[in-house]
Amino acid sequence: MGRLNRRALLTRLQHLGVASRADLAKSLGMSQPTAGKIAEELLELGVLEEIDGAEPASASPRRRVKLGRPGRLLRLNRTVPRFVALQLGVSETCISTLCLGVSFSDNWQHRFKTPDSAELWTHRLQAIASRLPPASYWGVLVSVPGIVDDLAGRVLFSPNLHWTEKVDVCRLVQEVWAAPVVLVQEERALALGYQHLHPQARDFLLVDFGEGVGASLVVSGQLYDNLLPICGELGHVPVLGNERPCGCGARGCLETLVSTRGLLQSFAAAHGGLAPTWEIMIEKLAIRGVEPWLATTLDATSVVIAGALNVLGVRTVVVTGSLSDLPTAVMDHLSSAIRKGSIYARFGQIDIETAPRHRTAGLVAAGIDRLVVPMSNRDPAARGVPPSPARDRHPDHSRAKLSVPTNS
Amino acid sequence: MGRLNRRALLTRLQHLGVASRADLAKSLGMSQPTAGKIAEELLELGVLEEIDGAEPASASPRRRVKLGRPGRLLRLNRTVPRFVALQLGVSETCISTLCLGVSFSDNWQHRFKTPDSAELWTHRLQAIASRLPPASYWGVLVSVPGIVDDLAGRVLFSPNLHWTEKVDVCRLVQEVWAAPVVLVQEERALALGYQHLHPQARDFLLVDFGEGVGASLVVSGQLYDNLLPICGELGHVPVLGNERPCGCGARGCLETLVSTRGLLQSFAAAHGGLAPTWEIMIEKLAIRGVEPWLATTLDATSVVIAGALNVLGVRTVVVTGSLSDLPTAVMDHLSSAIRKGSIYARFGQIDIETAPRHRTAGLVAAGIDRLVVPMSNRDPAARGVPPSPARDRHPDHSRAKLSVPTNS
DNA sequence: CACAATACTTAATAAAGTTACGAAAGGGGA
DNA sequence: TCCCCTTTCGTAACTTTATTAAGTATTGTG
Repeated sequence: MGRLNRRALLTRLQHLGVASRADLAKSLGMSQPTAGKIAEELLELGVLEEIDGAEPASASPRRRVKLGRPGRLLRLNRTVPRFVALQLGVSETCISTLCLGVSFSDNWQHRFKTPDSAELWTHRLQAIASRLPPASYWGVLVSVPGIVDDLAGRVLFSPNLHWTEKVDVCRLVQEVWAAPVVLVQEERALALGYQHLHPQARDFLLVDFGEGVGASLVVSGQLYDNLLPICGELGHVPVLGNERPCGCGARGCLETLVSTRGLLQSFAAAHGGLAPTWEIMIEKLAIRGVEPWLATTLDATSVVIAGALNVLGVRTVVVTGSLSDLPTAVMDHLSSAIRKGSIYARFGQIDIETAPRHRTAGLVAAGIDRLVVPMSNRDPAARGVPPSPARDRHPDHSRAKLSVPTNS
Repeated sequence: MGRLNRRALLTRLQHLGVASRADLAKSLGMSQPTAGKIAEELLELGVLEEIDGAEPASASPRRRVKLGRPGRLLRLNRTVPRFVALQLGVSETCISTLCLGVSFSDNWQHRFKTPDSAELWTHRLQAIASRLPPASYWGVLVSVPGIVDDLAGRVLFSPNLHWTEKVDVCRLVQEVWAAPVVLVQEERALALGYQHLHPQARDFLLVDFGEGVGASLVVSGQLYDNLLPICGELGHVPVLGNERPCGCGARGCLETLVSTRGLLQSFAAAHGGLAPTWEIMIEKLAIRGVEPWLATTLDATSVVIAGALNVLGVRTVVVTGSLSDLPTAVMDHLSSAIRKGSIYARFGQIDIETAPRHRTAGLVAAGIDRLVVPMSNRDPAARGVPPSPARDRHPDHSRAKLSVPTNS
């Protein structure tokens, strides 16, 4: 069937959680036969599964007595783990096997401190792989910080984890698991994860604060993408007057102020002491409130975020990561500063909220997107997944097949 | 035929200028019959015209002697004016009638000083309309500054032309010309115009400096769009430390520094005199170079632009408007500052260029887009099942086959 | 004037979607 | 229990759109 409709159906089912063929058809506005055929195909492939368990009454409390033939409920397969998820964090690497129908909160099965070299890292992976159930996976999903060329599968630039730039991460992983590898920029995974849990959020900017600072954008329910493998790099916008050196090679990046390390450094500088731990800083801030150094930092952050909102035309900001650990006064200050700088706030409302990170959900969404129902078969290694006829995506204006249907 | 292919063909022809059916088919990667049928249809509607004049030899100098049957060349209709173009500027209103195949540079047939009220404005329009050839136009294309809800056809917010917010500009225009009205945000028109003249530019951020400051983004050859009627509002990003009041109601907007008025004001402040004219300031700057106040302003501007580049993942900046009037040292300073703040410059190249404004070309592009080959997917429930779109249950797609107001 | 090369058209075919209709699977009332 | 109602789901026939293949038209070249 058409890739587009197949994608749409799968995405919708991902959001609905559980639905019958008829539900899907209605909610997508496509005909029942079409939805039925797609569902059939995906069942065949093991992407979906049919559940006949009595529908929990609580799931549809307001629904009156159901007339007619009850639908056969479908959901994304939750019985067979299809993916290996890998979070390559600056300080920690986490691993888990995941089904397509992912559980909601992150729950890593294995984790270890990220070493400084590719060899050691692969070694640790190997050890863990041997302890995983021997299965043939559809793919390995890797969340990485920094700038990723996700088509080519290369880390181009990673200010906080430089060794990943020099090696072919995909190949390293494939030495451990012989399966297609999908690299996903950390913040993109987070945005997809947030979207998975909040299907009604169709336009938002997700900003993540942690060891680095990055953002990711969803417009009209679609992750903003670009041919250039760079996107949402809020952390490396310069702040006038700031001269701290950044891992990216420049001076004055926002990240040097609002990353966890940057905040600790500022705190220490303001109080003439050594850098405290994160917990101690939180404690002290809870007492002292938003001190001038912090206010300055937050204002700089807000300007960058407001700038992004003004340029992008988005009115919802989702903040994840370390900033939500801090006393509420901090987020309050930031929020009001963002509103002050955002032009939409002059005649509309800006929503700013904090949310936990949902990396695994995002990784699975990315994996489904790239491996299960790819728009274009840009992954030559794809095996055991739906056969999708060849078609180039952006063949540089030469032999683009813009026609939507057909081909086989 | 499919809207998508029809759009693609028209856009391509717009870029190529003149092409045969076979050229179009080849360049779009679609089959000749398809291209032929679409071309036929568009000829019928009067969108295209066939030219049989001898092809200028200079057009394809390197091309060796052409064998075979020569193609029948097509281009966008240039004989019948189909649109009225209207530039509602802060200080001046310009008017012209335009064909689909637009001439390249702006060439307004009528112009008058924009009055302070809707009544006076309509009155002037009426006077001009009576002097235009009586024809039935396909639409009136209006370039407006400020924030425009182009679907609803309302000006939501116009810091430098407040009276347009309170009136229904579309209705005003329709009282003069009984035709569909398309409102286009000024910078969007400029971006479309630039794209028309540089078809190879597929990703860029166009920043326009004038009485206001705004930007517009093209990604993958597509004007960035958003459900929120706001986009590219670079001018209203706050600059820390700046306290000048802005027409938008806030303080410290970038626009208060780099608009023509802002620059003049800063110049006057730096030299303790009255505000000079634009020409005098240029003259003096040519002698004195980039003075500290100007450097500060440019740095602030560069940070905002670099921020946009980092977030959007774009590596090309097109600057139009007043800033290119200033001595070259000014653009040089700005360019190098943008590069310094842009993360892509760490491992790639940032292109920054200045360009003249091409408003009419952009307006026509927008008009074609909205009136001649509409997507008709412009409904709030745009859920994206485009291929062979499942007709919505709510049959509000009455204008599905609208195409072009049939006359002739 | 045949022949090669290119442009365009027509006809048959394929893919993906649609509507239409009928069988399956319950619930509720006689 | 039987019958009717409602809804789900599958199959068949039709529609739209684009493709491939084959045929016709129009030029330059030997």
